[in-house]
Amino acid sequence: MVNDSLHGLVEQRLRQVCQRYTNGRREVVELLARAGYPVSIGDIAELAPRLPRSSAYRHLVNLQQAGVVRRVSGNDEFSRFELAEEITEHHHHLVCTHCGKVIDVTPTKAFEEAMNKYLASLAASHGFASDDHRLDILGSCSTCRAPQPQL
Amino acid sequence: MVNDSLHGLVEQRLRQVCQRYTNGRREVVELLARAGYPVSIGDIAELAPRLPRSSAYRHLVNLQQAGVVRRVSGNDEFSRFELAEEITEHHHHLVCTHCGKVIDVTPTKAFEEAMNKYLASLAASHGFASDDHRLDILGSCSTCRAPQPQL
DNA sequence: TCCGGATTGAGACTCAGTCTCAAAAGAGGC
DNA sequence: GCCTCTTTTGAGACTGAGTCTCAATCCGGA
Repeated sequence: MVNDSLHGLVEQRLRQVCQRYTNGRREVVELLARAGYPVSIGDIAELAPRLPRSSAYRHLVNLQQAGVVRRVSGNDEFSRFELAEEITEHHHHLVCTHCGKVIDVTPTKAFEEAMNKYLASLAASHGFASDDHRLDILGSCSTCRAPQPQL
Repeated sequence: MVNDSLHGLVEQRLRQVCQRYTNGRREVVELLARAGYPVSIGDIAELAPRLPRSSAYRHLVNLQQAGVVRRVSGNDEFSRFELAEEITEHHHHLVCTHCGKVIDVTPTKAFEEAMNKYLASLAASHGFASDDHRLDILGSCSTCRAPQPQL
């Protein structure tokens, strides 16, 4: 999952905006790639305790500018970060409204195509040009449903 | 738009959780209904300058507990609030990635049904029970596109 | 090796959002 | 109307995510 082509791609993207691919940035990218789900700043502090908070935020901002990382808003008040879809692949999120857990899910191509087509016309009817979409499925994960099987 | 049936419904909902429909809460509900788009705490401070911030937040929490209001996360870091869909109607958001503007859009019934069906099975395949979904269309509004017609 | 610009760490700062507590407002009984 | 008890409200202190600043460090090129 965390392979060389990922790092090559990230480095290239950073170079395009005149930035180096330093150890700190590499650490953040590896962490995001390994996690495989949108991580909060708390997760980062836990997974990379030696990385100062100010540096973590700065790396995330830089990587966002380079189009490598995107910010995701969950169900709670704080933001989470994940690798951009151009780096991984287009996906949506399953959000547990009880524990806040977020899981990535990849939709079928057919569904995406139908949705894109529909959304473009919906947007156009309101004077919008649609570039992208963001779809979150809200529900309860298996762990949170376990104690009450009849939810 | 801001009619008596709305207030009746809200009062009923509040009563169900043993709370009164006071002037402060009424003010917040009217403000949300009049706005017609998800408002941030900054918008509230602007639209109801006499309402203390702590009270505004408390009202929003109470109204959320009563199922009258829901929290929406936009493209930026802070939360926005809108009347719950049970009060208004199910809708999605057109989000302008340039100016942050959010517009409500109502999808067709056919589209919603197809999507719900698909999302339920997608969620189930990951052990989730899906209750609801949240779909934002990201793009650029007519105003932001105006200076560069070839976007 | 030296220089200049990019990057980093530490910590102060900002401000959205929460919490506390005393004052005010309501509901109900007399 | 008056008293009592509970709920609501306003003011402001507090918390913590996220930003900003600045001096120290790193790195590429000459």
